[in-house]
Amino acid sequence: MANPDPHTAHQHGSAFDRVKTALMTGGFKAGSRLKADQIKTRFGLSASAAREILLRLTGEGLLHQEENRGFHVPEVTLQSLNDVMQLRALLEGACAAESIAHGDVEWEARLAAAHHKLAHLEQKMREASQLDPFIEIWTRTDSEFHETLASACPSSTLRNARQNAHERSRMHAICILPTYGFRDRTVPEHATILESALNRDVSACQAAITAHLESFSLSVDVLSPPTRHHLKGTK
Amino acid sequence: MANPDPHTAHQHGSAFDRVKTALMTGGFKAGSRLKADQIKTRFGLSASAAREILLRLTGEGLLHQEENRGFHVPEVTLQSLNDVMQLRALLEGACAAESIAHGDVEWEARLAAAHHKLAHLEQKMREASQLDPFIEIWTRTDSEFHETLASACPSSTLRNARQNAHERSRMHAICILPTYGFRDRTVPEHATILESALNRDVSACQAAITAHLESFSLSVDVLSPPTRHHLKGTK
DNA sequence: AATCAACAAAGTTTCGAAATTTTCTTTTTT
DNA sequence: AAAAAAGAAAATTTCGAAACTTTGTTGATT
Repeated sequence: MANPDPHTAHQHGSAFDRVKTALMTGGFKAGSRLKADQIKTRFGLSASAAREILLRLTGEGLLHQEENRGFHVPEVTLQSLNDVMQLRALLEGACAAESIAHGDVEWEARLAAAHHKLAHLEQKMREASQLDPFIEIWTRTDSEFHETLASACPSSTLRNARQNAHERSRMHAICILPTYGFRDRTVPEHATILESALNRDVSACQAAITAHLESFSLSVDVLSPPTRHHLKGTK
Repeated sequence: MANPDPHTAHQHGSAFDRVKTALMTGGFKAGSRLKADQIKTRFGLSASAAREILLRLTGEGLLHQEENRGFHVPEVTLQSLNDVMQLRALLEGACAAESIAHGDVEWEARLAAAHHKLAHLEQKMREASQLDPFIEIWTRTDSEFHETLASACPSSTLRNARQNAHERSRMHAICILPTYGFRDRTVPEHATILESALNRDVSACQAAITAHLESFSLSVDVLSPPTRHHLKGTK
């Protein structure tokens, strides 16, 4: 079977994961139409396999569909960024509260470990001149930290909702944020989240999470007010 | 084109809506396997059309899928009921807070109207001996009330998440709750929600919502402790 | 008699093409 | 020349069948 796109096609994981990863790492322009043929040839899939993947991603809220007009990458605006961040803050906060209530020392240790890795990486990023080479690994490490924070929440329903909101927020960040969401202030923000979680201080932890996520929206506001060249994708 | 199941096939709406409605009104046993052939013949669809619908419903969290083992109606347990209700309370509460912050008099009027219809219906239900004939209309009216409550929330992201959680909670209620979720205490609970919303009292409103949704779980606990005959669907 | 392997049946997924709808281009009319 | 209509091209959706996987049954072996 042919792999027409050597850059993406020979990676591990299912075809679904490969397309999702491409989407989450900015492989498609925001607002752009996602032609089935495009997917077909780029990932070496048949028409129906491609369609099935697009349907799945639509179900997760990572794509939109218009009847008889195919699939779109959602338009990203300051408004939609705020909305997604607000939802994510709500769910991250609820998961954190549950984790704090139910997590044992094992959880604390895993959280401390995840933060240590993240802090180490972010320290290097502060000192580096070019951020781009770090973005992919940082995205993963940041996700792991937040996932670990939520991991002691007993409700898988809540954890899954959080995970989904996180993915959607990441897609937005990739599209609209200058350095994909990393800034110097990210370092102390993560530290505050860790500290309050280990102190079992629910409201402090939720406040820290909200502050962390709201600061994303602000960084758009300041650096590039009305429209960005990223935004007008299609034509 | 043939419509093999006259009971469901000639209804309005897309095939997707028809299947979804069947799912939400208890047309399939919880935990049961959802064979594609079954859907195919019952709704007069081709194999791929049926599959597409099942994929969509899976994306909304209304079905589960196991690789090469098809689609299942999610297992309903006291645990999962609690989880879904907790998520729903969180999202209903957040939407209500936003509505209270942003809703105008028009919103208040629509909310009062929706509650009036609901209260009228619920009063009749309290006096009736048989609840079953009311369930379908009550389900719709209850949904409309909660949707109206959320309707002044400016974030469609948040509103959609709420709507989805509501649908999932309804599917659980249909499966596990004796009278599908209606009890005498439902009447004052809805009244309290309305009152606190109109008073623009966010924390009272959220408390009322939480109390309303938590009372569902309790009604399972009391009436049928460990296992119910509904639960073991497949064999 | 119980265990295991081979076989058969049922069910799920994948495929490539036909049918439908939308979109773009060209032609005709005012 | 602009607007409307007709036609062509492109893209999306739908379809029925082939390929593959799981599940259930029968028969052979210890």
